[in-house]
Amino acid sequence: MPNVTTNFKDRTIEYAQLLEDFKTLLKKNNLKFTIQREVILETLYNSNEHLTPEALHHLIQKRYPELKTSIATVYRTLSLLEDSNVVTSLSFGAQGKKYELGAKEHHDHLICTECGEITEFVDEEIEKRQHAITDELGFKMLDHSMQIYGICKKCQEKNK
Amino acid sequence: MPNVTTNFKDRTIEYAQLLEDFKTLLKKNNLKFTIQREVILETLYNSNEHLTPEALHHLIQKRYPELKTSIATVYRTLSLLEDSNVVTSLSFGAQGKKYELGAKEHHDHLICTECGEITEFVDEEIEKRQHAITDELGFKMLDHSMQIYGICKKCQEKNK
DNA sequence: TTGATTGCAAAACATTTGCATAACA
DNA sequence: TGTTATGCAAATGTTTTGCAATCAA
Repeated sequence: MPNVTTNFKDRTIEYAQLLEDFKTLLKKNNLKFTIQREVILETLYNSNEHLTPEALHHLIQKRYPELKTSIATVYRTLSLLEDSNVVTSLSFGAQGKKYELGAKEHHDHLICTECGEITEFVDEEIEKRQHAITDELGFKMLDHSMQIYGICKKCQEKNK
Repeated sequence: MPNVTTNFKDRTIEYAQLLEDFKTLLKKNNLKFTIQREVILETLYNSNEHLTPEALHHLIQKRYPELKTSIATVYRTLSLLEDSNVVTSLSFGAQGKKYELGAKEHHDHLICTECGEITEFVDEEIEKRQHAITDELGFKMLDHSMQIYGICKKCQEKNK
């Protein structure tokens, strides 16, 4: 089977654009543009990772020690961003959620259970099958997520 | 595209067999067979649903009012069963996990965000693609899960 | 009898919320 | 100036843990 449809993705959107969109979004909803909100968006953008609210909060405290940003504000802003589809979250059971910028195209996740690294990919064939399945059942698909768990190449080599 | 590979699954394993396996498992690990552990396994088996620990606890209290089973024991037993691959869990973010018997064959999930109903399915084409993707990356797949979120047929009709 | 298991209550986390103060528009 | 947002601390909800009592082997 030739691999013609699987892509391992890179981010493409620029920060200036993202910030612009965010400001527009806030204005449209009569919300205010605050330094905390900007810092949260910016930190999320510059960390190419999936972050827990707590990890994000720590990062912000390290990067902007003079700014007192509370964990409550991080949670509130993440909810706001998620409701607006600016970020999406991945669930990991009782250990909570991890957030990532959702401005990228839709993608699924490969998760290494050893080092925690997350690789993103999109496979068109899988996307097509998902639509076929929901169509058949009369199910109105709103979203979907797929995770593949295992050991990444690096960790396999480390273990030898 | 003809649908030749998608199956909506039913359970096939028998309880007697499951119980037998569970007892063997306990013995092998020097663990004891208790009435609480049996009741948890049995309730999980007889409820064809994905249950939260709390829901499972409630069900048990209703079905066995004379037996005092604590929520702590439910959590402890679910961990034990999950570690032993007797049950698997589905994560729903901060709302915690739902557990189901994992003795059934592997399957994915269709989740209605309106009524919470979960439908299981397996699609061979998707399974094949998953293997193709991990093979290409040298990633050793241990497990995978896929969830499709949306509105089920019933809820769509209810909303009209 | 001995060691594992249980129930209970307290502890540990993650997340949310009320409220007075501070900051945007 | 008038809201909205923030930080703080308290509240909530879920899961885990310590410990004395109980139970299985």
